[in-house]
Amino acid sequence: MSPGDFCKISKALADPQRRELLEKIASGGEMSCGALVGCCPVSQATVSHHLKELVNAGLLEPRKDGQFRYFNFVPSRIAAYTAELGRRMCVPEPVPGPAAAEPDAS
Amino acid sequence: MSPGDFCKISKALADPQRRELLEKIASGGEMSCGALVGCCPVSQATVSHHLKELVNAGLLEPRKDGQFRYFNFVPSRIAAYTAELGRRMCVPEPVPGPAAAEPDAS
DNA sequence: TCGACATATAGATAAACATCGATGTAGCAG
DNA sequence: CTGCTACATCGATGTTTATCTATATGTCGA
Repeated sequence: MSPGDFCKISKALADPQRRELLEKIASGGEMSCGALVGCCPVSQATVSHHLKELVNAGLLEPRKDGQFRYFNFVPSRIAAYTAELGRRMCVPEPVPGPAAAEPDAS
Repeated sequence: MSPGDFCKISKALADPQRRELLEKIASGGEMSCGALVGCCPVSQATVSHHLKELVNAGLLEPRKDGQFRYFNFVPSRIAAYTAELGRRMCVPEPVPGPAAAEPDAS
């Protein structure tokens, strides 16, 4: 995972409103923009903006269906983030050899 | 972990310069402000500001020694953060790390 | 085609933030 | 006491960001 991606995800998680949107989708499954607007104290435009950021961070995946756009949570993205965090912060010397395994694409 | 703490940590990790400072201390062990200024492309005032934020997020602990102030990484704080992230996002965690499994009350 | 609905985008605004130079504060050495 | 070093704080500045209202785009039903 690139530093840019890591930064994007950290930023996406750093706003309380955006984090709550993500949590709602993570726990409630696929949701539309309108459904999220209905249970959040911010305007439709703001929800749309936050969803865009979450998609841009790779934490959500949009699915279009007629007039609606449904958003799905991407758990592997969170897993990759926490793994990268552990790699950056916990392991003092993770590179003993030339061909170390790097189990992620992105 | 309170939502406020979670937000503080996310924000602390979201700035690239601040994240690099944290990584340096995490991998290099206890470091002073001056040592960090010596290997970063920002001013002493900015480094001091970032260290304050990292301490405020609970990711660093300061130790005073004469004229110097040394900063120690707090791995359990990162562990608590990733645990909370998994809890909030309903993600099965890979494995509990070597530091702390469930430091619930922090 | 027309109108109603769902979502995205544009433009504006206020707040938060990263950064700097300058200065304040505290400890050490002479 | 005096000067030096290490660090924190102050005030300013440019940038990012969260939010809004208004409007545009796209889709469905009649």
